[in-house]
Amino acid sequence: MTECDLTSADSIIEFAKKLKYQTLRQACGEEIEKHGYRGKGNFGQILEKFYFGYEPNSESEPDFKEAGIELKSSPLKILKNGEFRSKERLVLNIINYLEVHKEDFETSSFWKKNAHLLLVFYLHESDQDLLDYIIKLVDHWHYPKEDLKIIKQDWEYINQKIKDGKAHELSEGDTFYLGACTKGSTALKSFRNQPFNEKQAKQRAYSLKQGYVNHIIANIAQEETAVYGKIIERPEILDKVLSIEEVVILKFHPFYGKSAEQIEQELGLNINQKTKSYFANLTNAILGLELGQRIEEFEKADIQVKTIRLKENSLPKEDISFPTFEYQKLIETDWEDSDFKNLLESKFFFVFYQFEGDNLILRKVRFWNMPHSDILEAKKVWKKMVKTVLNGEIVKAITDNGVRKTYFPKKTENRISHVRPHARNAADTFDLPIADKLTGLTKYTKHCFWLNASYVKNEIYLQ
DNA sequence: GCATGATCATGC
DNA sequence: GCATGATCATGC
Repeated sequence: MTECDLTSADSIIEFAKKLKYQTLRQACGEEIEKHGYRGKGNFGQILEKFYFGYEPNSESEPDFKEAGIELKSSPLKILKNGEFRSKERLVLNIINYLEVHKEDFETSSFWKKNAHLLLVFYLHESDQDLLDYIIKLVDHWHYPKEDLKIIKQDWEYINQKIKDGKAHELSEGDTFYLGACTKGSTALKSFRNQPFNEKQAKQRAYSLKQGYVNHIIANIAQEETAVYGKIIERPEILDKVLSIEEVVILKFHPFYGKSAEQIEQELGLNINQKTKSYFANLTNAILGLELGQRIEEFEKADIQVKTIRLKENSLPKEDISFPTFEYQKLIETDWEDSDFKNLLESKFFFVFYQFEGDNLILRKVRFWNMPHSDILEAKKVWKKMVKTVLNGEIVKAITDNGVRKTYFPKKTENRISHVRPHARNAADTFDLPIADKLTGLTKYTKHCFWLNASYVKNEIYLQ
């Protein structure tokens, strides 16, 4: 018996908040036993069935139909400083390619279902039964109006791509807060027909980006420690023809062709050129932020900001590095769930400076995400890397001066990406799941995937 | 001059 | 102690 009026939003929210600091076992243990629970189902299903006492609804209506509330549960991780972060993106309803192209945002299946969310965040512990996860945060969520404008633009971008017969080329990096993420990852059956192209498209769902969920969490937990600044102070600007991309690019335009030093002067800044965050500070200042503020819109959209210094021939001075990978994790994770794919599917913001002698001149900025066909090409690098580790064939040879030649994917083998060391020194290692056949090594220098400088020049800077 | 492997510097 | 951006060394 629920002590909750399932037709009243207030009643539902109030009842849900009683879950705080409890586990599912504590909150609905008896109910679960009565129904002969066998460990099947996910956190959300158990919550619906055994706490709220209803069977999951049809796909097109919100879970609590009369109250217009959609229930979502999602895992948290905890940082060293004790703050909560979302463990992943928040997956919403599946995109029905055959229907959505007929919809408008305001009457869309997405908006009907997800306008008002009830969120239950629990602390995920990999060694625990999900019945024992502790629920940390519970609250409902209405999108602030400035967020909603961006979400609507995102929704429309996704819809346009479907109308253009490009559902199979959708990518999370296409959009800002609302993404189109893959769902039903591994199975071949997760392919769907699309209305304007014979090619089948991977099944995808609307999702809130991990960064956006982090902001929801910070809001609910009311423990915002960082100082944020907004690029778009008056959301009305997005009612004009302007997208957030256009707003940002317009802010940079006046500084094209100027040196970093000139820009500093014109903005009346006094920042230390030696500091590591020099270019980040410059970028923030151009966007109108105070020193030390973090860019709210970029964080919500999981945008990777990369400042590139081009040589006089327009080739980036360096390849672009990504975080190091653990060999063990690499081989036990599918491509669909891999960190590398996740990275390549995110949105990037490139700021290009070019050397003129010792001066760095701002050339241009660009929002970018990797085209679908290139992601498939970069996947080959990942695949080869996995195979190399699985085979235990790491070191090809050792030169006279002790330098190791490896079997890792090289820059010359792939247009887009390669693998190179990224470590403190040779002793800075991760474990190898399979010992190297030649040397017997069971640990190896930390490596990461890199974007080739030539790719950045040809496919991002010159485009 | 570039590809590849190795390492450094800084900031949290 | 570690992540990240940056740079160095060697050999072809």
